[in-house]
Parts: sequence; C-alpha cells; structure tokens
Amino acid sequence: MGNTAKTRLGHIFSGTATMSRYDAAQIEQKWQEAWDKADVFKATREGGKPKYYVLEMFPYPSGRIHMGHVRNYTMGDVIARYKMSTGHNVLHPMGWDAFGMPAENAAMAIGGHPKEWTYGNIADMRGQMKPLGLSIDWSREFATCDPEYYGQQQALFLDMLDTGLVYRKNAVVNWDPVDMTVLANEQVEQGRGWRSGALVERRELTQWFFKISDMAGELLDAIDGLDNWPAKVKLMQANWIGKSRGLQFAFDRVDGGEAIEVYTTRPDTLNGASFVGISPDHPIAKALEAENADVAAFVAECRKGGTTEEAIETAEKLGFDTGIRVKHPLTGAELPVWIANFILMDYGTGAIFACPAHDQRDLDFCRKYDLPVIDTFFALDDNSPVGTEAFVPAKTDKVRFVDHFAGLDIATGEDAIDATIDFAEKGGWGEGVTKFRLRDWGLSRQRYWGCPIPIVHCDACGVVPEKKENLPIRLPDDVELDKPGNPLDRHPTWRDCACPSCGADAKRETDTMDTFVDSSWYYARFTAPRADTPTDLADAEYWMNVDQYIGGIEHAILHLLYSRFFARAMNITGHLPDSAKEPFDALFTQGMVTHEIYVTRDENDRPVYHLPEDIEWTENGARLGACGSPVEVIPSAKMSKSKKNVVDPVNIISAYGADTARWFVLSDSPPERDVEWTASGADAAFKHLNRVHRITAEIAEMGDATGQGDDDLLREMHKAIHEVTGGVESFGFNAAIAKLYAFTNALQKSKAGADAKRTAARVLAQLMAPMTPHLSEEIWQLLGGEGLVIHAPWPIADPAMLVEDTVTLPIQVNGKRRAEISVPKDLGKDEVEKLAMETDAVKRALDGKAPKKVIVVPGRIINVVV
RNA sequence: GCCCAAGUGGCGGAAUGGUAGACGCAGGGGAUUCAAAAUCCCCCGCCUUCACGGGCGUGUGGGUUCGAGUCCCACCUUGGGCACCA
Repeated sequence: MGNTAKTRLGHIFSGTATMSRYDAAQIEQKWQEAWDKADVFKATREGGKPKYYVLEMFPYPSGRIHMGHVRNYTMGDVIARYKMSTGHNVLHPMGWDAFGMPAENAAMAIGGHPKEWTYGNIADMRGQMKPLGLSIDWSREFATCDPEYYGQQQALFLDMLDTGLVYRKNAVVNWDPVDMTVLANEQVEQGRGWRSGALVERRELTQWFFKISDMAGELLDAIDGLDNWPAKVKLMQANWIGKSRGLQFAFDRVDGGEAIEVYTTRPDTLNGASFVGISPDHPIAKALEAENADVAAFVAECRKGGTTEEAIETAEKLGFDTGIRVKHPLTGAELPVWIANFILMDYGTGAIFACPAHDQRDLDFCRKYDLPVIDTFFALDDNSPVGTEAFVPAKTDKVRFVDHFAGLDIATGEDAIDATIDFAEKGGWGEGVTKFRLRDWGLSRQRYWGCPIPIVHCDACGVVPEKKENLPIRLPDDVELDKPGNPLDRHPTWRDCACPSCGADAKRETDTMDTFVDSSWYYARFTAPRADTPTDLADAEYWMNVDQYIGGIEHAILHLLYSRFFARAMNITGHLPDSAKEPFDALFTQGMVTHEIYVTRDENDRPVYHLPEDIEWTENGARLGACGSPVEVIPSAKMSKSKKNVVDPVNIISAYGADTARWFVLSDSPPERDVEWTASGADAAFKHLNRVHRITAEIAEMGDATGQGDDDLLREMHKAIHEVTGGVESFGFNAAIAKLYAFTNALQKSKAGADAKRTAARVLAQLMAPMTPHLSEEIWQLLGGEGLVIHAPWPIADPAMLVEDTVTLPIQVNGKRRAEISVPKDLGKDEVEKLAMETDAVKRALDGKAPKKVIVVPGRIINVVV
C-alpha cells in the first residue's frame, strides 16, 4: 500500500462538506458491477451495426501490471468506449503472450514449473487489471500456452508447410561451449554467456524457417497502403526489408576454380576494386577451412562473438588472404581474395568486391592490411584523393568519374549505377538484379516453454509432418529444468512416437517455436477464440481487420512485420479472407511511463536504489523517510525493477481510484511520447475529479431558476464537444483533457440557470466517460441521465454554436508582433489593412513613409514590412 | 557501426508556416477560517525599466520565407530497434 499517497491525501477525505464526497472505491465497484450485470462489453455481431475492433498488444504475464500497461490499456479503452457510444459493435479482447524464457528462468531460479508460474501470474495480473474498469470482453480471453491455442498454431504450421511457406536450412546460433547450450541474444553479455561466463561462439544448426523473403516485395509495396500507420514505423519497415538494385557478376579465378559470384549496389565503382572479399561462411572459405589449418584458425576466430548484427558490425575488422587470385572482368588485373569477418553470408551472394575509396568499412580494412585505394570519382569542386575518410556522396549528387569504363564523365550516382548495369548486361558479363535485406524467419528454438513443432523424424521416411488429428502435440509436464539445455531433448519418453507415414518407431522434433509466432496471429484468433480451426471464416470476415492497434514502438519492426506476413500466410492457407491480408488498419505507438530515480551510495560508492514511496521531501531536497539520509535524484527513465523507480498501479488505484490513474496517464503527455509519473501530477488529477464531482453534485441540487449567460455556457459546451471529439479521434488525449479542464472551469464560473448547467454537466459526463468511466456514470445518474452513460449516444456539436462574431488579429511589423485589433469576422481585406495602418504601433514604425509590403491573411494575421 | 525518432519556462506540455508558452504542476500574493486543511480569486519565460515600454527566447550553427517551434542542411544530446528479450 502506498503510504505516501494516503498520507498526502488524508486531508481531502477529512473535509466537513455536507455534500457527499467523491468516494472512488465505492463508485468504481458500484459501476463495475452494473456493467457486469448488463454484460455491456460482450462483443456481438448483432443489430446490423458497423463493427470496430480495437486491440492493444497483449501483455507478457510477468505477474504484476505496471504503469505502462495502465497507459496502453487505458488508451485502447478510451477508443473502445468512444466507439461504443457512436453506434458500433466493438470487439475489445484481452489475452496473454504466455510462452517465453522468463518462465523457464523462474523455474531454474526459484524452482516450480513454468506452467504453474505462468498461469499463477495470469490470475494475478487479471486480478490487478479488472479494477481499472476496462471495457474488455473477458469471455474471449486466452493464453498462448493454452493447448487449445497452440494446437491451432500447430495446424497453421502444417498448412504453411503444405503450401511451401516453411522449410529447413542451416543457420547460426549463439553457442555457449561450457554449458553446451544455445543462448538468446539477451543471454549474451559482452560476448560471454550469462551463466557460464564463457566466450560465446557462432555455431550452425539445422532449423525451420518461414519463407518471409518470398513476400519481401509485397510486404514492401503494401506499406504504401498503410495510411493510418505512423510514418516512422513505415520507414523503419521499408528500411528493414531493404530493397536494392545492383549488379551481380562473377570474378573468374586465375587458378581455373569455380568463379566467385558477387553482388554490388555500386557497380559504377568497379574501377576502384582492390580486392574480392568473401564471408567466413562462404563455400570457398569452408572448403579452405577443411584443408588449411591457418584458414581454419582464422575462421574460428571470426566465429567468436554473438550473432547480432551489432556485434558483427562493431567487431574489429579481420581479414585473411586466401592466396586465391581473380581477374578483374574489365581490366584483367589480378585481385586477391580475402576472407573478411564483416561480410554476411545471408546478404547478397556472401561475396563482394571492395572499393575502399567509396566505402568506409572497405577503407578501414584496406588501410589495416595495406591494400590499394583507388579513387573512381571526385566531387565536382575537389580533386583530393581519399585519405582516412571514404568519399561517399549521396546517390543524387553529381560527381566526376575518372576514366570510366562505361564512358561516364559527370553524373549522379543513380545515373552511373543504371548506366553501368546497362553496360554490363550489353557486354554479357553481368546482370542487374533486385535483392532484399530481409532474411527468412528462423522459428526453431531449443527450449521447453514454447509451442512444439509438429514434426516427426523417421529413419525410413525422413522429416514427416504430424497428422492433424494428433494435434495438439502437448508439452509434457514432467520435465527437469535445473540444467541448461532443452528438457524436451533429454525427456526419456516424450520424443518417442510412431511415424505418421509408415507407422514405425520414430522421434519427435524437440525444438519449439519462436514466441513471435504466437503473437503473429492472436489478433485473428480473438475473432473466434473457441473455434476448432485456427479461425472461423464468418467471424474473421466480420471482425477483421483490427481497426485500431495500439502498442509500444519497440515492436515497430519485428512483431508488426511478422504479423503482416502471417496474415498473408493465413490467407493463402484459407484461414483469413482476402480483405484481411493487411491485418491492422490503423496503428498507434505509445510512449513509455517514466519516473525519477532515487539513489544513495553504499560504503563502496556503489548505487543503492530506493522506491518512490520511501522518499520524503523537505526544503533541502529529497531524503530517505526511514533514516533521513539525503537522496540523489536522477532524471526520469523507463520504470524498471532494477532501478526501483516503479509505482505500482495497485497502490495507486487503492489510494486514488482507477479513474485518477486513467486520467493522469492520459493527461500529462502526448500519447506517443513518454509520460513521467509524478506524485504531484497524480494528486492534481485526483483533486480535479473531486472538483468535477463537487460541481456536478451542486448543479444536481440547483433549483430551476434561470440565470445569466446560458447561451455563452452552451457555446462553451459545443466547443468542448467539438474539441474533445477531435482529440479522441486523433489520439490527442492530452489535448482533449486540457479542453475538459477549460470546460470545467467555464461550467464552474458560469452564472447560467439550472437547465443550461445540467445540460452542460451531462455533456461533461459524456465527454469524460471514455477516460473516467466510473465517475461519469455516477455524475450521469446524479444529473438524471437516462440509463448508462456507456449506452448514451455521443453528443454532436452544433456548427452554428462554434463560430465567433469577432476575431482578434495580431499586427506584425517585420514579422514581430506589435499590436492587435479586434474586427468583425467577415471584414474585407482592404478594410482590415486600413484599420491596421491606423494603429499607433504601425504609424510609429512607418514614421510617415509608405510600407514596402503589407500581408493580410484573413482571420489570421497582418504583417507590415517597412 | 547501421536504421528511426525526440529536444519549447522551475517542471509536464500547447501551438493547419501566422499573437510561442493553451491546460496542468510547482511558486508568489489575497479571500475564507479562532487557526489550519480543503475551497475560491489574482500573478507567474528571461533580462531591463518606477512605469509605459524595450531587448532576448523553442538543443547548437547555417539557410528558405513578408513571417520558422513548425520546412531544408550540418552538428550535439537523449531514447527505440538491429532478426533467439517480449
């Protein structure tokens, strides 16, 4: 329980007001029961209403909800409730992304079973989430670790295998040579295994892959149609897919061996080639590795370190001259072939030609190994040769080529590339090709707590898919998790099975699926969560697509790209209609919840972190409540357990109520940016809700007397309707709330009569209902609103009430504001200019002379240039 | 290393290329009260001025424009992602 919050607010509750006080706990329980009783959040296809599907990225069941969840689900709830009140059948489901490593880690660290740990956490989190009053259809809830869910996922896998979307090949993993186990990237710390501390190596395993690269072009082209996605996410995805056009050609070997195919996106720099580089995983490197101890040692050196692109890109550049020589296709010059650790086998052909003058990596490499650097072009105004910095102009910049083979002189990089590809194709020694950076999706994981891959290995038949009637292939419960490695691999009997093809004794695949598979189709499953096929087409047809998807920007690439792939795969396999190939119509990426960090130092000057609720504030700054030691305050960062800068939503809800928590996370920052949780901000939110409760209760008790300024109040009301509606529809929740503050101020100050005030207060309840649904129901009832506010149709602003008769125009002199005038809204340009020229400020600035220019923007501004 | 964002008062932030700082917090002053809390009213970017006013001001440096927080270029700092964290 958050003592700080309770103490801080004790005084609010101790008031002696005769009016009933704002009792959040009582109000929230009362209205949650009313909603349950009326079953208002059950998604149905009835009534001929348009549908609206709002989905927040489902949580990993860590066991505790955090403020990030509160923010994420509150945003979705605002949209869902708003859409309910605008006449939609709303689908707003919740589930659990329940497979993954933390459950296995917990089992290893504290004992127990991943299954029990996970389902226990789900129960806890559901219990913490329900008090938030979210408009969720809980009857559709599922966890990805339910056999009913992952069995359907296995069926999907088999269908994808049938259609050629799944295949096997070798791929590298992080290998811990001490624990003899595969490590996740997260488990590699500074190149070492997190438990053993051993230097990690890259090792090849045969693994299952989804053929996402087949759809690279389509996934890229379809980005254009994602009108309601953030531009930055679309750009990140486009860059990730990485379409490039380049030249593919071969270097003939001097020794007559098989030619080396290379791919380059800068064929125009072929004159500057100083060596040919191949990946340590290139077939030629592998062949040499087998017969040459020096090569084997070098390649082994290259395989040290993790598999991440970051590790490979930032590693020190290493090279080995193979002694092989190739012929430059144009000049006939001999070039050496080097093995280089920064060349990826996965991209292009796994071999390149290096042009050090115009590529920084190549240049660093050539300087290190003393290879020649040949300039192929210069800037138009600078002939100096490349030194330590490669000359890499934008492809749209014009440069001057030196003695170019395709006859180029001054040209842009783009034109030069096209001309070179043309030249090579005409000469018959090369071909223009389009390639993608996107690699196929490796889905095999050597872990227990995931969806088993429904495959059987038979000595006679080879790799055989399991029969659908045998699904789900369930995870065994009796496993030992106390040692590293995959417990399925060492289970005495689970692997044993009959071959689905010939019936002979066979062995199950022991790898499980990447948890990204689980989250790549859950949105489709929510449309028919109990169907005995992956989806029910009629339900999918009605509810898909997700109209509004909401989640963290950290999922901008992988999760969203994999989901887009899966929707297409499900369409091909008959589980989704054509209309649902692109599953998320609109995407919103919200920011994180942050908090200040409080730290003291131990005797060794190491930081000791403290929870916000243990801090006291004095005139001299922050100190520890218990002992009074001064505390250093570090600027806000993402809430994390290790830094203890966390505020538990459960504490906040019991101190202030859910409506305050919801109001605050929406009010203080634009939703796409981070929000800093502050105790004073939460207090302010709570005080405001108290004030709304008090004001509306007073209005409810007013007599029917007429007052002054009814029309002004109603104008304010219509403006509030207009702006709050716009704010909600455009995810401007903080702006909508600012308007609600202003409208509340206007309502409080207004001297209007009871009728106008009640009308305005009921509209206030409606406008606040998506954000503070419990308080809104209470006010609505108090003011005699009909039924539940969740069922009341959203108010519509009267355009006639939104226009002002006069406008205030600022007058600038040379772009600086010097005066303002108030004029009728429709006054003509010439009259406005005349009035402006007569103001003192303009006369003073002109000093009797004529202005150079006068700009009048009607209804906006006047600028006099002197 | 590569890709993508974000930087505005003491603080969170607002602002279709058109009055920078809406709204909220913190702070100051006042009303109410025996007193306090709660509540209500007023002030509140920085410098300068008794005041009227003037100058400066949206991370830094340039540019486009009658006019730039907003558009363009370069840089700095912080955050997200980099394919086995979810």
